[in-house]
Amino acid sequence: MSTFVGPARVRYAPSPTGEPHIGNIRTAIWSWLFARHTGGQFLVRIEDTDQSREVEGSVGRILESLRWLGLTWDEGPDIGGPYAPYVQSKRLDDYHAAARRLLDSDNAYRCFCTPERLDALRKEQQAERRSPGYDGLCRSIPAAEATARAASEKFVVRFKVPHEGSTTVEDLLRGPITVENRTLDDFVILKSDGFPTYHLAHPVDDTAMHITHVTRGDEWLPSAPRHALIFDALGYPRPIYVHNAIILAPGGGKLSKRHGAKSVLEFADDGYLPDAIVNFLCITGWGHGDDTVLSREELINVFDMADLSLAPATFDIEKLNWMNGVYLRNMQPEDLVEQIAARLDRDLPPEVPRPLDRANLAAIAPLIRERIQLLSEVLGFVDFFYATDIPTPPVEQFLVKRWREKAPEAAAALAAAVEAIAGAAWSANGLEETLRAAAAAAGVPVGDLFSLIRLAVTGKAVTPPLFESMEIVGAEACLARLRAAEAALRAAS
RNA sequence: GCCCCCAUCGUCUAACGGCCAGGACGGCACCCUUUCAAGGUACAAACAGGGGUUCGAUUCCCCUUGGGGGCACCA
Repeated sequence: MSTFVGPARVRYAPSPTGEPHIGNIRTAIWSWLFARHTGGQFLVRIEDTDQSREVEGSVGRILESLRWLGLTWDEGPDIGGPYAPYVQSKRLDDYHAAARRLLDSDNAYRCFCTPERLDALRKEQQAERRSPGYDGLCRSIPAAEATARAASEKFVVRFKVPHEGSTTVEDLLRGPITVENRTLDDFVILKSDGFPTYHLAHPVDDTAMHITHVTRGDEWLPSAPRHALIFDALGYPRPIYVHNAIILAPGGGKLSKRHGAKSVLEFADDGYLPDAIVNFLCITGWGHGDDTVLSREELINVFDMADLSLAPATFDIEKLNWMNGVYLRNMQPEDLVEQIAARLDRDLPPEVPRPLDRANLAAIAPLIRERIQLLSEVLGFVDFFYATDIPTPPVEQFLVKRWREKAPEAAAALAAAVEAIAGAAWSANGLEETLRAAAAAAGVPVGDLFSLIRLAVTGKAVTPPLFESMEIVGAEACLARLRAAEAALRAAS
């Protein structure tokens, strides 16, 4: 439904203050899809104009997150591009030049107010229940005097917001947003340390990099008019703004660590698939008819920035989990084996010899693929395949339902099972056939017999299909475990 | 306090004035079944409230309520 037809240039511009979290990265996903949809470019730019907040290693983690998700970028801090550098701390000259122009055109002025004064001012305003904001004290300092003082005093540069009139910003999703200029104060554009604030860096860089669509969280909406004012004062054409709603925590309120505001890389650790994350995040806050499961290619085809939802969406972890399961089930068998292998390689205890046997995993994978939603659940389903010794579970675990208080009968049932399968051909089909017959002969419902066997062989009540599992475990181990269980039950009689 | 944004099932959404408001997750019931899943079928579940505009409003406008966000030498 978009009217935009040309190639879009969009950017993901994170601050290196940590790892991208799930809400933040959704904007990147949408931007990336939009770039690919329009045949344009997706770039990464690091916004490190606040040295004090910088976190060591963030840039690496940010790029790693994008890489893991498969969000390829065409220009960025690591690969450069026609408008390099893509790191704001390396573009200070550009910001200074812009500030200079704004100063010269009387759209900005130097402010010598100390942090102490600003602090006191704010407290006073709050006490009097007035809107906080700079009072414009330095606005009236004559230019010549300001220039002179600048040689020896610390100062910031503030934008001179017109006292009259209003400013209207066009948002792709909501149309015109108008704000009265008197509600805006003279905001800082250049800090005393010589670094720009976001308000200046954004117009300068997005213009220099020819960004067509500025995508960002809607917490920026209230300050969008400030940016428009700067674009205009600098004579820059304004970009198309796309302010998107944020993701909420399940109970409402901001998404926090408690509710899954985990970093992208943590989701990777938890066993989520990049495709599932991309698909899920894309459809939270956006929808496409009756479809929910959409491949990357389909998303690129049908995604349009103009269709984003305006209302904040709640993070639905249940749906994400379900979707991850869908992707696991739809995966090519050999790919699934590799995923499982990689997972077990790190989750299985060190005693298990590496590399893991791929043929063995190829037999196991189909048994668990319908049973897992997350790769992290794999271990719990397959660990018994790798254990050399499975201790017999406590007899109480056997003596449930039909077998409650019936240890001798349970022991007898196991004995009959052992007798039936010992020495027989060891295949899943053969085992099933034989054991069904054994259950019938003993007058025991198959389910009741099978659960005894399951517990004895795997040590668990919930497992992959029993006979296939027994085939993989092997005759020797199975028979030994069955006999051990039988003995334990007899001892308990 | 001032300013901005938003509002369809519990959750994510479809609908772009006009069929019984559709789909997905989750829920419930049944089927399948050696456990657990997966799969199949059925059911319950929403237009926040009040005014307008219109032949007709979920859809357009206003108000109320509710939710979110902003008002730094942070982004």
